[in-house]
This record gives sequence, structure tokens and C-alpha cells, in this order.
Amino acid sequence: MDETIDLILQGCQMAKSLEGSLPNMTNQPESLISSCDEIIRVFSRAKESVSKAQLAVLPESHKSQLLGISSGVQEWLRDSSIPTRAMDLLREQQFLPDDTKSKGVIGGGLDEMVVGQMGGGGRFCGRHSLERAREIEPPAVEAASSGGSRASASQRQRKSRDGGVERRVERVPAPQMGNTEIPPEDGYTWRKYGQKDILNSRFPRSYFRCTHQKLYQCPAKKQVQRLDDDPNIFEVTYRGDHTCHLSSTAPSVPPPLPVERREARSMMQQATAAAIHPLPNPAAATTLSMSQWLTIRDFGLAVAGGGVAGSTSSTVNMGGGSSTSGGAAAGPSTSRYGRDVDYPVADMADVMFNSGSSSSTSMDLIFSSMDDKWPDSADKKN
DNA sequence: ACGATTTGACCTGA
DNA sequence: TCAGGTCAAATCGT
Repeated sequence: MDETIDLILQGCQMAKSLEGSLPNMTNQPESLISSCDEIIRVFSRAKESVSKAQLAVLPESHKSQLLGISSGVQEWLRDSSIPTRAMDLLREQQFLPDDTKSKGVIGGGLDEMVVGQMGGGGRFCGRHSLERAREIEPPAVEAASSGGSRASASQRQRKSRDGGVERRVERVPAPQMGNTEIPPEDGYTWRKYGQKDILNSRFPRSYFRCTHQKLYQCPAKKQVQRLDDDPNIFEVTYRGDHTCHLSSTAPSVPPPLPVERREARSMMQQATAAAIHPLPNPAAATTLSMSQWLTIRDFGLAVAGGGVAGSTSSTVNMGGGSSTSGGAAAGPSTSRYGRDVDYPVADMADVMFNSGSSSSTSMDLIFSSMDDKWPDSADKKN
């Protein structure tokens, strides 16, 4: 078990160290990437170690601590759109040598590791990795809305009775860190438009539509409901596909923005288009410089929320810290991130751990909690 | 002021 | 008729 803790501490140390040396690394994407790669590797090993049987002999306090961290890492690895997208972007930007495109020398390591975490094989491209993770799960048998399999993430497809709009049902675990009241971020921004008590269900069903429905006529909707027999599992039903990320359907002239926001928004659009949308806009990817990409304020938060439209606030909920608590299955809500300093890595970490702290970074959360509870761990870091 | 959320009312299909 | 889905006014948060 000591080994596990050492691994976690090592990973945390590396992340902290990376954060510290970041100002010198923004113009060295390759070093940045390899550092990130190393960190992921260490956490991955830690996670494997945690999940082994040794967990049983841990004192409760340490167990929950480790589970929290492990879950955060797991979320990160599972939803690794950030590093993989970052790789894609870097390749697009030709910051990486061409051979990484075909061989995946740097990015490939990440991808493969993620695939390994998901228990699948093969490489993916162009899709949000959380979706990818779900896609490789074998389709589960359709179950009643209040019961059935407890698969961590199952996916079913069916034709709905209303107009043949395809429905895709997924089961996703509630985050074990941060706000567990909402399902993990799925890469899109949603606006809640209704909630309904469902017959024979303990929990209400929440209805969401794409935030950009009006702007881009995006028809995507989703319903979120907790399972009766396992409140830690959300059943998420998606209806309709997102069209808001398609340049052909998006307005060519975006809505006017305050002058001071235009530049930031422009960069944000390019970054998010390249970094998260299932069908990234190549033009955006090729016009965004690495330094821009690295220094966009709240980069990670915007990416996690897929906040492309020019709304006056970041319609992002990272899983917690929201000012509104709402119903039992509340979805995206408004969080604002008005920091004046750029902390790209911290923000990336925020995304990766998906824990939803709105003011301080998740990494800080982890580090501080570790310092609090494991004073000796703090010593080990130094 | 503006956008998001809440929630009761209304609509629709089985 | 009823349950599920959506609307829209009221409310809230920034």
C-alpha cells in the first residue's frame, strides 16, 4: 500500500512541479506533453494499485481518500479529451513532428493508455473520449427505467416513438469527487428546461436541451434520471444530435460581443472547436497558435463545457461548486470564473479531475486535503 | 440587464 | 385518462 501512496504522491508532486515550471514551458509543447504523459502514467499505476485488494486493509479515512483520488484519476483518464485533443491540436499546429500523426509517438501513448483504462482496444479519432469509452462497451439489454443492469456505462439505442428521433441511453456513475448530484460532464453545455416526477421512480427526471438550441437550432436534448436501485448511477437519455458545432449550420456571423470579449471569445472558439467538439473545425485548429491555446483564460473550463457560443457567461458546470443546487438531478448550471491570472495547467487539471471546484483548482483541493490528513505525506513531497 | 433554473400548467400520444 | 414531455412565467444569480 505504501507503494500506492508513493505513486500518488509522486504523481501529485510531478503535477505540482509542472505547474510551477509552466511559465517556462509554454513555448516548449513537447516537454509539456511528455511531462503530462509521465504524470498520467504514474497516476495510472497508482489507480491500478488502489483498485487491488490491498484497499480492504486500509483504515477508512485513507480508503476514502484514496478512492476519491482514484476516482478523480479515473474520471480524468476516462474523459481524456483534453490531453488527446491537445495532442491533436498540437499536431494540427505542427508543434509535433509529422511522424506523430501516423505513429502517435506522443499522443498515442495517451490514447492507448486511455483505451487501456477502458478495457478496450484500438484507436479512436475525432470523438469525445467519454463517448468513445461508452461506445466500446457492448450494448446492454434495454431495461426498465427504474431497474436493470448496474453496468458502469451502458449504452443502448432505440428509435423513439416520437418522429423516429433516435434515442441513446447511457448509464453513467455519479462522480465520487465534487458534486455527486449531477452526472459527469459530457462535453456539451445544456440548459435545463423541465423536471418531472416519474411514476414509480424515487427521483425526478430532468430535461435538458442544448444551450445553443436557439442560436444554432441545435436539436440535441437529454434526460437525466437517477436509478431507483442505485442512486449513484444516472441514466442519461440523449435525443437528437448536436449541430451547434458544425460550421455549416452555425451562423457565419456570430452575435455581436462586447469589444473586450471578442478576442478572448475568438480564441476560445478556436480552442474549444479544436479541443472538444466531435467534429472539430479544421480552420479553427490551424489558425490558433500554441501560445494562444495555452494561455486562454479558463481554457479548461471552457473546453469541458464546450462553451462555444457567445453567451455572456461560461455555461459550464464541472460537477460541483455551483451556486445553484437545484433538483436532485440538476444539470449544467452557471459557474463563473473571473480569475485574472492564467493558470493553464491548473485549469487543465480542473478539467481532468472533473471535480467541479469553481474557485480553486482540483489539484489544490487534492493537495490541501492530503496535507491536512497526511502530514507525513507533505513531508514526503519535500 | 441578461441568462439560467424552477415549477406549475399545458400538450400529446398511448 | 394518464404519464411523459414541453412551455413559459416567476425567480434567482451574476
